[in-house]
Amino acid sequence: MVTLYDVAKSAGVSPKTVSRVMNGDGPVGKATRESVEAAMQALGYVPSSAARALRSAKSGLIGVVSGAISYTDDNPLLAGLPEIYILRGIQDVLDEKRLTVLLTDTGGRADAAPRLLHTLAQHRVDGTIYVAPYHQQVDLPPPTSVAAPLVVANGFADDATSAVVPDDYTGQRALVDGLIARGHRRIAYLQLPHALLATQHRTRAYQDAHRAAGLPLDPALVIVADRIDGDAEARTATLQHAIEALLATSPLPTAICCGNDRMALAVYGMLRARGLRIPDDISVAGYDDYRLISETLYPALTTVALPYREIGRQAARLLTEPKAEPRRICVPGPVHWRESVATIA
Amino acid sequence: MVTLYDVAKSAGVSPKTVSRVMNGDGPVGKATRESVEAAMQALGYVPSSAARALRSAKSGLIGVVSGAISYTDDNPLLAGLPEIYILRGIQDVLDEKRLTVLLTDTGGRADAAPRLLHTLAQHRVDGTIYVAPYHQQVDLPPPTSVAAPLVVANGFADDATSAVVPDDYTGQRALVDGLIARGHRRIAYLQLPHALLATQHRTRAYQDAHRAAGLPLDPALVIVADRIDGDAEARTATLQHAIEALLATSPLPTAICCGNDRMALAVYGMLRARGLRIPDDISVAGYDDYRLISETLYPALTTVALPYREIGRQAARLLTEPKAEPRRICVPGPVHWRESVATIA
DNA sequence: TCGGCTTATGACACCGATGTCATGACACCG
DNA sequence: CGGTGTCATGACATCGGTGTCATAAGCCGA
Repeated sequence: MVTLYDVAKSAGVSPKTVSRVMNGDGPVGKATRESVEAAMQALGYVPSSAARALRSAKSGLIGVVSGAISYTDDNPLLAGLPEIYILRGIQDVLDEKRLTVLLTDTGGRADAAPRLLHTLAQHRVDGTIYVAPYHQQVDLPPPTSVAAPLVVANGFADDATSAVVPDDYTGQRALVDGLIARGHRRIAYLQLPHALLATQHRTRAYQDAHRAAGLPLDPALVIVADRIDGDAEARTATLQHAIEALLATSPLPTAICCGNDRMALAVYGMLRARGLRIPDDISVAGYDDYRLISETLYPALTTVALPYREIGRQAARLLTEPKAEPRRICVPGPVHWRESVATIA
Repeated sequence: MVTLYDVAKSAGVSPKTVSRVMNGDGPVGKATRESVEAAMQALGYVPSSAARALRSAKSGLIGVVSGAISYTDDNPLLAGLPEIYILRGIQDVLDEKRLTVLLTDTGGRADAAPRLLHTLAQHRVDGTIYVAPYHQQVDLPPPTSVAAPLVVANGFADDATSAVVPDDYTGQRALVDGLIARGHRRIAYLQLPHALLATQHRTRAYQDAHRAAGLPLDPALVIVADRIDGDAEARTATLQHAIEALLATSPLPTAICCGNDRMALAVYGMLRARGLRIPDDISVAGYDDYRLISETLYPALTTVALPYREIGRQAARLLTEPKAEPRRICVPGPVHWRESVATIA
């Protein structure tokens, strides 16, 4: 490997001068600079960040702990994509700051985190972003000797740890407000399991929207329609029952809010199997703006975007532009109104 | 930061002995080992991989160059998930070998690759995996001074570079063979754009399957039904035309193979809008086994799995268990037969 | 009993950068 | 003309580990 010493020798200067050329600290004569740059070019010199990190205690690495990649396989409730977008957002910011992502994966087991943080510590990351698979409170291992700052994305830990989470309340509220504004009065809500924080926030938003509009809340219209455990078949059955219960109410709801786009996709099929047209007979909305589904479905699906990329960006900024005190940021996502929702005259 | 010297002092031994305890080279007395381990524990010592890398020229890092994360947004033809699964496969193997992924992203622009490889070189990665967004030939920058071995996953470069690609031919062939075995005689094929290598391989497989069964090839049944450029609307229109053309043939096809699951999803909607039942009136198959779609669709979609995770594994193995000569590995994926395909009596 | 071998350990240089301090050459100012 | 900055550059120590070699103790067989 070509080292800085080789460059120095080739350019006929001292190693320190080469260092100055690279880092721009200290003054360097024009002629010297040019000969050094020529030598670097000619030799194909690539500086060693290991050596640099050793001396300067800055690795230029940001550790990311994620379960995304694993969850895609194992936990069908989670699409896996969220963390991908979050990762993209992180990279957006880190690219500008010339930092590189050191990626570690929990393999779906949260108890792998201590090991991963230890690995990151070995590499002396300048900071760590812990990406939660979905909006939740996460248990972090005690901040042992790992002094590097830590931010949680898509979840939160404790008051001492900065975090960035999606604003589930605002998203669902905007959706239901919009449905009401479009003339809907009986709006069903097929919830994800209550265990999810997102469900709690969104349910509150659903209720508040009704109250704000002076509409009654019919408990028959709010049904849990998915489950965390169980295979695809069991989950389909759960949804099936929910739809049947819904279609047994009277008068029928004019709109159905689904816990996510995946559920909306299944709902399309089930409603059609019963001869209902979307949106003529009944409107359908999702959540996530999982574009692969929302844009491809016919008619295209109205849904609330989850601002994952922005969550990643915010998390990276929080980490690299350290403020005095820990912060918690709530990022709202817009509603994408598409053809699956009709306006009632 | 606690260093190895602190541990040595605390345990009353020389630094080298601490090193030996950690790495297991050279003999260490039982009592000595225990006191060193106790000291490491007590002080919360975390070795510096920078220092280690500097001395031993092994960083314990594997660089990954990917466009996945970006493509998810920009190129709607690609789901973005492929690289996620590939990444997961890579991690499967690297975890065992105690290697860590240094992740860099092209941001969707292939010309970013040289810069990324330079970054990886700075970190002295022990090897690099270049993940192509879809099965294609990629242009790699000249292997300058970056001597670390390189493997391409989900694509290939030149004969001097090891690569792992999906076996598109075998997958499509198994699907069409299976359809024929189930009594289908008029099988339509809605292709992805011809520019994709996958399309070329799969088309050949479609044709070979017909020839092998002694079935005629009707050109009216093979239609390009997607496009690389254009927005969601334009792509829907392209598909719409293809479906119309298909339904104008006589006799009607009894099965439709779609270029991917996303297309199949749209096809479901279009066929139903025309009053056709799946699979009673017509069978539908996809490609990718994008489970979010294939398992959620009603009826569940028959599709060919793309073995992304295995591709990642193979690539990582190729990289970390270096063979003498470069290799190209072709990984087949199984057909998942689900309810969207009927057997014709 | 002594040479030779193994085991356990330490001294020291070195990997490739950068921080600190020193030095020589000018330019400027009074 | 001497004092004092600024500019350009180099010498040298240092970051935290590991490779090499030396050394001392213990054990064995001849």
